[in-house]
Amino acid sequence: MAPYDNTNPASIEAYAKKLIGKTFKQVYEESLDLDFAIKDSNIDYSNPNQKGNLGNLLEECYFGYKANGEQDADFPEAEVELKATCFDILKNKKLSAGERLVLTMISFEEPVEKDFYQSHVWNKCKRILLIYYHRDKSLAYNTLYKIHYANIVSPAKADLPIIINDYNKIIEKIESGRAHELSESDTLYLGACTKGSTAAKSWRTQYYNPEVPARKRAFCFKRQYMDYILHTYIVPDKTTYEPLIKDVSLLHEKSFEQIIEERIEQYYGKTDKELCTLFDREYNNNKAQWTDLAYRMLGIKGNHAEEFQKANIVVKVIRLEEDNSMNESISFPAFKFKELAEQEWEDSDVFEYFEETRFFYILFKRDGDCYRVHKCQFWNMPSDDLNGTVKAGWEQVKNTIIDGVRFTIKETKSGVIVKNNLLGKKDNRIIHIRPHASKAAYRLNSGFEIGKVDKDANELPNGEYMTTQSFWINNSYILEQLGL
DNA sequence: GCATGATCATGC
DNA sequence: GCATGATCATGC
Repeated sequence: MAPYDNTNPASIEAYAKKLIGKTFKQVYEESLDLDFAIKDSNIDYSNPNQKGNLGNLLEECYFGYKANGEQDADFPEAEVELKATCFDILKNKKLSAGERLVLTMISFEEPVEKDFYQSHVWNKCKRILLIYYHRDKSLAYNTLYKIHYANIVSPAKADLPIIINDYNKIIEKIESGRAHELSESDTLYLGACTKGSTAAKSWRTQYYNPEVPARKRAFCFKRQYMDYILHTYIVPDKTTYEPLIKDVSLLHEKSFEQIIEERIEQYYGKTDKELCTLFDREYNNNKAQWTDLAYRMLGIKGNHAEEFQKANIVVKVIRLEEDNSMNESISFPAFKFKELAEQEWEDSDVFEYFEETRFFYILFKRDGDCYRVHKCQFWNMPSDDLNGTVKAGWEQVKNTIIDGVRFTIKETKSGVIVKNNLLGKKDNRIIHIRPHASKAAYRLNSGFEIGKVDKDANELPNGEYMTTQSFWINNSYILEQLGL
């Protein structure tokens, strides 16, 4: 018998805490002398590069029960689920949750469970024994990762209405035969993440729509939600989270998104100058001003809205002209040519960004020399667009980079301009490529060189250097999506 | 007027 | 100093 009471959460947690300071390799080696450890496993725990098996290793070698894929909790009598998960240490020394927490597979092949509290998800998340290890990528083997924390956590009462709403949103999509259109960015804390490759074996038949297969997915807590758990319950620190909704009972009447949209609606028609007076803020043309006003309308002083951070919601402020046009497209983080050339669509930065990020657009519209609050909308990219048009554009960029970007150098009055054949705005309905650096910089095989290539450029597969670029969302697409 | 290349500004 | 968001400027 293992030395803990598997019917008692406190006993399980106390035993788990004895893992702190050990590496997975140590746990395995010590288990060789333990009579209760599982010896006849079909997994070889002596292999130093355990991929998804670090959790199984703890279950079998340390807790002494057979790892299984059942949708019941791991310690059914104590209603505790064991999850091994990782954190990274960022350059600024802060901890960061390494991955989303996968709770349980979503079954598309049978009727949905409508009551959250009767669902497998609730079984798997009501009491989670979180075993946090440091994913130190400088180590040669995964089994050398060290365990730092072991805590039982439950979703906070304040988070449950949002999690339940997320659950309902996901099962409603499945029930209406649209499981193939699910995206992790559809919801706030509880997500439907992809699971497995895009290969045929990772697709499932839909009970509610047998004609259209859907990619395998699992319920998960989003990475950003895990970040909140890490910084709040596991290693409390000074990370700032300002709640938007202080009175949780509001969430029993309306959804989070309704409440937030109504907050902005109160200000529709107000000018930026009026808002500055209202919020006692100096009016200037500082471009951060409108974003700042957006947060003030939402009721917080800084820009660390708790629910937005936990749900990975990005606030975007757009200023429209009087004819509802929008002068600029929106840029996204810069990328490295050689990295993109080696990625596949499913694990590309672009795919992950739009699959996981939800947006909250706040629109101001020009009226003479000021802007009035005009509209607001939550949005995430529809999966058809992401896996159709955006994927095609991304593939085109990848191919151009691999084939070799073609450059045309033009002398103009104001200096030299270097043109290229990467994806332009006319080439794709949704995205295009533009430079993203402080200065232009090139070093081409033709001998042409300009600017600081180590600072403002990065290398192409053929050894040439080109000004660092990023993806942009076409303004025309944004206007279309916002119904303007 | 728009598309595209170039650059600025700010916060950490 | 860099990452990121935002905007400028010119030629077609």
